Amino acid sequence: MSTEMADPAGAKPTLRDVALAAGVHLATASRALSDSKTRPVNPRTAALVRQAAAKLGYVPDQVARSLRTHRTPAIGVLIPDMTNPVMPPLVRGAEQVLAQHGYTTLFADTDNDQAAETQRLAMFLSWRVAGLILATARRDQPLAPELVNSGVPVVLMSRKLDATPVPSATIDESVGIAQALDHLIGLGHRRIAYLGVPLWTSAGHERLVAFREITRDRGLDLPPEFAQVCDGYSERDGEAALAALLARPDRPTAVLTGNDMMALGCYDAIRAAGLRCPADVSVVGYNDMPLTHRVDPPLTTVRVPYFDLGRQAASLLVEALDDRGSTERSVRLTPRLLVRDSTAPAPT
Amino acid sequence: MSTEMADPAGAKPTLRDVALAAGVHLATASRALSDSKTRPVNPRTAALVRQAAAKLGYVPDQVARSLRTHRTPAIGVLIPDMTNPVMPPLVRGAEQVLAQHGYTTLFADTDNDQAAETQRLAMFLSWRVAGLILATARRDQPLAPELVNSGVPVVLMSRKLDATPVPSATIDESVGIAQALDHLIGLGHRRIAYLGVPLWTSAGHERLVAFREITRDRGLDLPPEFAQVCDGYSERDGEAALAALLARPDRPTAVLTGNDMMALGCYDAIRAAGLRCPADVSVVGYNDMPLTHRVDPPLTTVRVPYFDLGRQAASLLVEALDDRGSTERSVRLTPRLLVRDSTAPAPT
DNA sequence: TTGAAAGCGGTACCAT
DNA sequence: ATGGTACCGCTTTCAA
Repeated sequence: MSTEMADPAGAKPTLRDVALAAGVHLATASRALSDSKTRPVNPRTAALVRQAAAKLGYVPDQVARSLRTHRTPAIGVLIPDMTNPVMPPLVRGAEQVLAQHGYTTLFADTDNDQAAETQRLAMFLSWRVAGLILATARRDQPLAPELVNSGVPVVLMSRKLDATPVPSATIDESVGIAQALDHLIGLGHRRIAYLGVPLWTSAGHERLVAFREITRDRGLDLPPEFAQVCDGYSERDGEAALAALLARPDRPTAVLTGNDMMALGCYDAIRAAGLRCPADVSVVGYNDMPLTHRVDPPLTTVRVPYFDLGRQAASLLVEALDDRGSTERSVRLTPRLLVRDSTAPAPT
Repeated sequence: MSTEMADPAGAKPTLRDVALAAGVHLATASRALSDSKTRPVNPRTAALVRQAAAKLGYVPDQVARSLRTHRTPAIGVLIPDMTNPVMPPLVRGAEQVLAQHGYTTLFADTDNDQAAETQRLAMFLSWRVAGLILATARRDQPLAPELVNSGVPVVLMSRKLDATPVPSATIDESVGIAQALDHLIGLGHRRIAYLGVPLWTSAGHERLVAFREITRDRGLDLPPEFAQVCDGYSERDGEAALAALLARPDRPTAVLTGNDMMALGCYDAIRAAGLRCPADVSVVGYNDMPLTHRVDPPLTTVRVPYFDLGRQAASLLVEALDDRGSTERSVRLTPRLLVRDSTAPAPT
């Protein structure tokens, strides 16, 4: 009952249509539109075909192509929660280089939920993605079995696993912590506390370990409670943790936190204790999320190159996909302390 | 030269393998694994097949399925810039309901670049996406021709077009502006300025129009310069614009901005003019981006339900895809003023 | 250089 | 309820 229309919407022209219009064989049309390098095609014929394709508005069907070639130029990207301010630049960077290399980005926000992650992973695998970029990995949790024996190349973004060596793009947390600590020590602080983010990410774990190691290296003799891990990532978590520490007679004169939100919570705890930041207590955050330069006082924090990290993660994957022989390597970027006004010389 | 392996990585089992293992015909296996509603399948047989599929770790090939069915359960989402704080919740909301309905989200960040947008669009179209969600639309720019005669359903997210009626999920900007204005008027302000975001988005345009209409309605007699549009979206844009206004003898006692960054820039202009916010000049932002509650003073701003907007945009599209007869409708959500401390009674 | 034809992994129609 | 089979749109080997 449907009327046959020439050009308009309804039925997309196929390669067959193009070949017909150009007066050549289907196979010839295919070759003309693909890599002219590998397949010999008469330039005149090729021009004819391309012309016909343009006139018909031919768009090659990637689905058909993928089925035939067994290559799906698509990469799945799994994000735990886009609301986390570190994620957008990560995704942006990754998508940028993926697109640059002709890959389509399949995106999913798992909301930190295991079931959601499994479902999205199944979708991606069903699409026969060429690779996966995971920002959802947890230290102690090995890659899903269906993932490992799917044989799909995986790159971890901003995360690592404890046991399994999987290629990853991460930052050197110890550098960030060291810079923050040395800054504070340089200001005369000796009683420095660390309020960490939860340990189920490699970043959280490494920051805590780095804090312990470096304070020891620098000869700081800290009570064990000065290095602690909070239950969550929020202002309230930071506030509660610092409040307890400030109640001690040997209260810290400076505090370093695992993220910026917790640092801002520390502002509240300091104020609640009748103290001031930075005069009485210095605060250093982590991540340099947007607007931390506008809070009161502007937050000294560790800036992490998340956009680059996203680019690197994607590059790693693309590289592995191109070269068959590329040793699966990882990359590690360096953060940098951004000194603003939440840190000051230790009170005398 | 490759060894044939039973289960391990290398070659994925196909439906044929499953059928063989289950001792049934390929077609039967297909039916057993698909909707048992439409096709009659013996429960015992179905169980056998599913068992075999599970044992082999069979994952249906979505590519093959799409080629055959001409249905690609994937939706392309085009974002102008994930760095814009309104975008993450939008994308998160959209992906969530898309996944809920079995759609894979193809994601692209166009970096506000026309060429990038064209390239990504071509990719998506080549994948034969079932639909598109665009957060990149510009008021004055009609949908790309290749898009319109591709016949792919489109939903605009947080944006609209001037001329073409395209289904969209947006917010009622006039409500947001009205609430902000009435709040200020209620505080006794009469000289209220508006510093808008650029006009190439429908939101930017509607906010400006709403400001003009509502101030007229409320009987405010404002100099035309009191309603103006800035070149960009940054703190500096807001600062510069307000600085000029504050130099006037009839300077505004309150300012409403098109986004939060510009509002924060206004803080700077006010301070630079030797005035205080909110004592001398009240400021109202727009969007309620993260941390606006922590700046000094905490910003009064219009909170926009971006997460819901993303969900609605996706719902609209899914709906249109399911029902063939769904009138292509749009949805309009309502923002709400969040009163914090950057607004105070007008100075006497 | 081009034509012919097989077939990727499924689905769905037809017959049994 | 199940088996047989054409075919979706394209790439690629093989012949001509």
